[in-house]
Amino acid sequence: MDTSPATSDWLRLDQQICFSLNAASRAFGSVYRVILKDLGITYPQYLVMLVLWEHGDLPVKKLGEHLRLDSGTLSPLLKRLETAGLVRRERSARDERSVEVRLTEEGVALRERAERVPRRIAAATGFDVDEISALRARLDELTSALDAAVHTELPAEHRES
Amino acid sequence: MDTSPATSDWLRLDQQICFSLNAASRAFGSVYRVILKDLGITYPQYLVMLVLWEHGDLPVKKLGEHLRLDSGTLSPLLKRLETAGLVRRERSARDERSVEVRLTEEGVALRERAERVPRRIAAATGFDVDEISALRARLDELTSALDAAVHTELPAEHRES
DNA sequence: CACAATTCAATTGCGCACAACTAAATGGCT
DNA sequence: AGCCATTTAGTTGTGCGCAATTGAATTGTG
Repeated sequence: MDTSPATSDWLRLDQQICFSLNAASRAFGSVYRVILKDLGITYPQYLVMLVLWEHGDLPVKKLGEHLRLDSGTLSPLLKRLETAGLVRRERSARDERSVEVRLTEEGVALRERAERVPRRIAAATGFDVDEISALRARLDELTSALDAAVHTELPAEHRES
Repeated sequence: MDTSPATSDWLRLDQQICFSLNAASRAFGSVYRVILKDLGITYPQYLVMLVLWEHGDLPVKKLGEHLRLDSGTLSPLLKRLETAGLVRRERSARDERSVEVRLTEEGVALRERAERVPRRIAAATGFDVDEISALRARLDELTSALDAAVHTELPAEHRES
């Protein structure tokens, strides 16, 4: 058709970036799975703990904003963290819609054991701090561009079956 | 304790790279979700189709090697593609353990409609070809390093509860 | 040939991600 | 005050990813 030379090359290129991204993300998952086994939590649960350690107790909503996750993901995850004794959930007194997620003493205590995790991860990547920063910056650009694309270019064809 | 200066900075840095990776991967997912809606398949299903379009009919095993996925993921996914009429699964005659995944005519035909996808994705990223290649190369390095780490450094503590 | 080890796909079970929906509480508006 | 839109969590349903197990077929070895 009116497309550029080798159309099948495009089908390959495209796979490259997103597939590579995906593969890297899953490879990280494997490493975290092993390292976090000691702590008895999964990687997404670890992310929640990181946010709570950094910002203190937060309502589910705020937690979701930090992590780009909604209640459909967070509700069951937080329930598991509560079962594990790391977190408590209490309906806010001043706004009954909101649920405050609070660290228990065990949750706070876990931080100490978690502090060795980042270095082990960094070691596993074999990248130095600057390389990691550069890559991270690039990925964040990408994410921004993609987010923008979802909300601008694409809704053009919102109307269909 | 005996750790370096700002321990909590490490807890942040670490989140950066993997979280950024994760976020980018999910952002891609959103874009693909919208673009692939026309084709009636998900992104992982699209990846399977890409491999089949490029390499022709393949046993599940080979498919898994290309995609780094095992039968636990592929079996149900392929069943859905079969239900959608894009693929057939037939036990190999020469090795009854193996299942050949074959494109149906519809599966082959879908390729034409898929050929516009990569350009739309590329446009959504806002990156040019060189930038994408560079990033991809970096991510593949990272994946290799992480894979190696899982199989060398970590099995040291294979023995536990 | 017989038997053990390996290979391959499928299944089960768990957790995450996300869309769509529900239910309750809140805030704004008349 | 009364009503309605919005906000906030939770629930349901679907699909992916992975560990662990199962069962059948194949290969290797004595």
